[in-house]
Amino acid sequence: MNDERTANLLGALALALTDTLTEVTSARAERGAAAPAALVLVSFYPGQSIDSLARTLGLSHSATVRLVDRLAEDALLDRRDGTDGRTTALHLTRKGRARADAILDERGRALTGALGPLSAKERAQFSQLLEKVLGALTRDRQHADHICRLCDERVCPADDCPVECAAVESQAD
Amino acid sequence: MNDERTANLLGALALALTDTLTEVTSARAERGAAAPAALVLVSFYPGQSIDSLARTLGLSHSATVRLVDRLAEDALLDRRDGTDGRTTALHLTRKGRARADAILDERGRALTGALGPLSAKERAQFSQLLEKVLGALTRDRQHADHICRLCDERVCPADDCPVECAAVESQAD
DNA sequence: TTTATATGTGTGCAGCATGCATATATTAAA
DNA sequence: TTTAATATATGCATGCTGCACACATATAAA
Repeated sequence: MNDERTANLLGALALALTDTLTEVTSARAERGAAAPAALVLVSFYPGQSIDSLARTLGLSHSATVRLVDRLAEDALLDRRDGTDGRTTALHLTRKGRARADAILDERGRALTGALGPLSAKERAQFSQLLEKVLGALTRDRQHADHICRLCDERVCPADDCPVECAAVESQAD
Repeated sequence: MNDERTANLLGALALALTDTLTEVTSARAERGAAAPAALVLVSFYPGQSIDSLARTLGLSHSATVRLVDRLAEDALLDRRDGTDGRTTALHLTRKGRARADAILDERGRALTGALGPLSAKERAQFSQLLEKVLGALTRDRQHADHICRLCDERVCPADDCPVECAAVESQAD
């Protein structure tokens, strides 16, 4: 087989899907490219600090402060006092939670639709191949969090996530 | 099997790969997110107009004019007279061609690396699955061009590209 | 042929997200 | 107690984007 062609197809699919996902998720949080991921992350990990969020998003600290400003302005998110006097604890409002759920639903719908042409057997095959590729791609804990920044942990729990597993293994070093 | 989990894995992989690809390709043309695709497109389709490029990139006309300005400023690209008195024919300079090749090489390297953990048999399977999903995802001619905006047509010729085939079929309507 | 419409390119302008450098406050370490 | 590290916030400049508009050229209609 022609590996280079397979690689190219993979690149095209990644690009096409990311285009679609960016479109549907950004429509629910029109505050820049990172806004949807921010809502999803605070939804699954409430009480998180701005710094932690910045690292997971892969944004600078100041950019994340501004992003939080914008989301708070839209009443999607609250700044509360953290345990530490320096840190801020981020929490979604009711509206923010609804928005995060909508983002995950739209994303799930688009991705499930992409699997449409595959039979049940093919999906099972595809799943195994995706797991292998994803696991090998993961460099460390922070990279893992970044990769999974838009993941729906309701349907893909961390305990059998290939990215999470690879991150844990990398920490053994 | 759990389709929702498979869908989620697909989304994570798309995001992870696009992150990496954006990083490596943008490093070779630091003129915004669309710059690498612009170089690749003009490389494979020289003489193209700004308007045609804008549609394929999915940018507004004015944004594309500015992008061409920037690439021309870096001596990567030339504006020449088109057949039509209105149109501009875009051509890469020697430097621009080298840059486009480097972009494709880096992208290919990253993608081939991602296939690393798969056996020859698995890659063949993966390729077939990718083809099915990609084909079904393609809406029309313009969408096809957009999906393939970073594709390496040296290793993935249009005559057996699933995206291209889907586009041709869609035109029959 | 003249007029009206469509197409392609370029520019002024404002909006928005980003990073860097810096200021301030709080905690931890020497 | 002094010093260093951590967390947040802000001023500022930069860069990419789209909209509205102006202008030139080509095509169609009258």
